[in-house]
Amino acid sequence: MVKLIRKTTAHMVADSLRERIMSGSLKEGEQLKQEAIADLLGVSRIPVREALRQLESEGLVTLVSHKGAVVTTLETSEIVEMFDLRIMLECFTLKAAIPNMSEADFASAGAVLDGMISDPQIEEWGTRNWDFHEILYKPAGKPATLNILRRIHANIDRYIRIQIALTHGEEKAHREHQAILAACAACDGDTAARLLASHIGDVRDALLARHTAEGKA
Amino acid sequence: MVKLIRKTTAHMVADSLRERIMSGSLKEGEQLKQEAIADLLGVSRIPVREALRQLESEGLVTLVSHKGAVVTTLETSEIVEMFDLRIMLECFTLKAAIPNMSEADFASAGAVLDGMISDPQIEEWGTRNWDFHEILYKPAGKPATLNILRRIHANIDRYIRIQIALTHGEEKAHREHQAILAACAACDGDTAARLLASHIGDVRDALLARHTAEGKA
DNA sequence: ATTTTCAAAATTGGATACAATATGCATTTT
DNA sequence: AAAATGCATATTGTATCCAATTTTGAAAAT
Repeated sequence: MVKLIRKTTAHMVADSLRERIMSGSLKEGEQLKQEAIADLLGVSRIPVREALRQLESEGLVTLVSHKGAVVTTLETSEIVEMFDLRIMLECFTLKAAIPNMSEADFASAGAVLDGMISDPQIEEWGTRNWDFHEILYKPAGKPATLNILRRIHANIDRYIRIQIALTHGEEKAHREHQAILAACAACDGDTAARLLASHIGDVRDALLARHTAEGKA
Repeated sequence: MVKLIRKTTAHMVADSLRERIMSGSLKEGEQLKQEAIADLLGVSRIPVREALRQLESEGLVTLVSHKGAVVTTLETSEIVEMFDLRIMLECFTLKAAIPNMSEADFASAGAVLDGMISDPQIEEWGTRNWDFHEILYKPAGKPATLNILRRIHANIDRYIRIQIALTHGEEKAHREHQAILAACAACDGDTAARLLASHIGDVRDALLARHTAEGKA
């Protein structure tokens, strides 16, 4: 028997908005009017409001009573902070995962990498990038940590995409992904963690340099 | 002019439910019926639903479509995982905070400790315990990290309270708090972090031992 | 020209009403 | 008796309606 998951309208609205915020289709600071969203998706405002509240908890939108919702704007320092959290948590999680990795994990991670290089769409790139990372962390058996990482990623993915797109960083990222995967396959946790740290840290540094040059907060 | 914050009903409902979940007044696995909550608080179901969605994002309740909400039950392994996350993140944050601490921080941290010992109510103890910790982390200037820590704490606070109550751990915790504060005042980050790690780790170990003895998952 | 005032419009917040789904129990069927 | 069916009830999900608040813009005052 197939257990079919009955998605609620509020869920679909949340997914739709989240996808558009993470992809950058909805830009930071942009106002989210309940009725406009409701009309656009053909639903009433009730599920929209529930979705907005959920997205607020996820950090993607900022709600102010009686004023409305806007796409959250992160300061550069907060983005950097989240990159640093990623380095700490993902290196730790990766090390814990490596001893539990199976051939199936290597295979699916490799398949995601192949898909990223063969189908170079920047919209897909963001989600696939995270898919790759998550495949490597799942064997650690740390669901709470993975939840936190997902949330962090949801908040900074749009900034990563911009950075990768501006610097054409796909090739560099791809080489680093392959190196990380190779180290995992070789059961070399220290190397994998070191590579991962610079993989994340390099994007952070480039983004920080650009924001500083642009005079952002 | 005082900028008075207009709290929305949904906010109040969320605060009320969160407080009752964290304090243990609502126990894990307990069903949360929208109408019952709405009647109890004298509001309609709409703000209750929004509050439940927010609490779901915070991890405190679990929603299933068309079935309803229950207070989230954490497995022991997840609780342990969150304690380990706390050790990693709080030690890191404390070290970053110590160079920025002021006399005012030491004073308010000390005041919270005094309050905890002079007014030994276990309900108050939980929130004050976290107040103390948060005062020490705030000077680090890491709001995203602090948000994550708040969320983790919201999830495991009820288990900490039970553990402290069962083992009469208030005195031990108090001594450890004082030692941590002293190390902070001495600008000794390594010692402070070491003390903090065992302060958190000891509760984790005791809780794990008890759960293992009780045959919990 | 600039600022202030104030009323109309737009928007959000909340309550009621209705629809969809799940649950429990009695009845039927084998 | 056990399982299956179907109806009644309870509960959740969504839409519509009304109230409260904010925003806007035009008129008035300085």
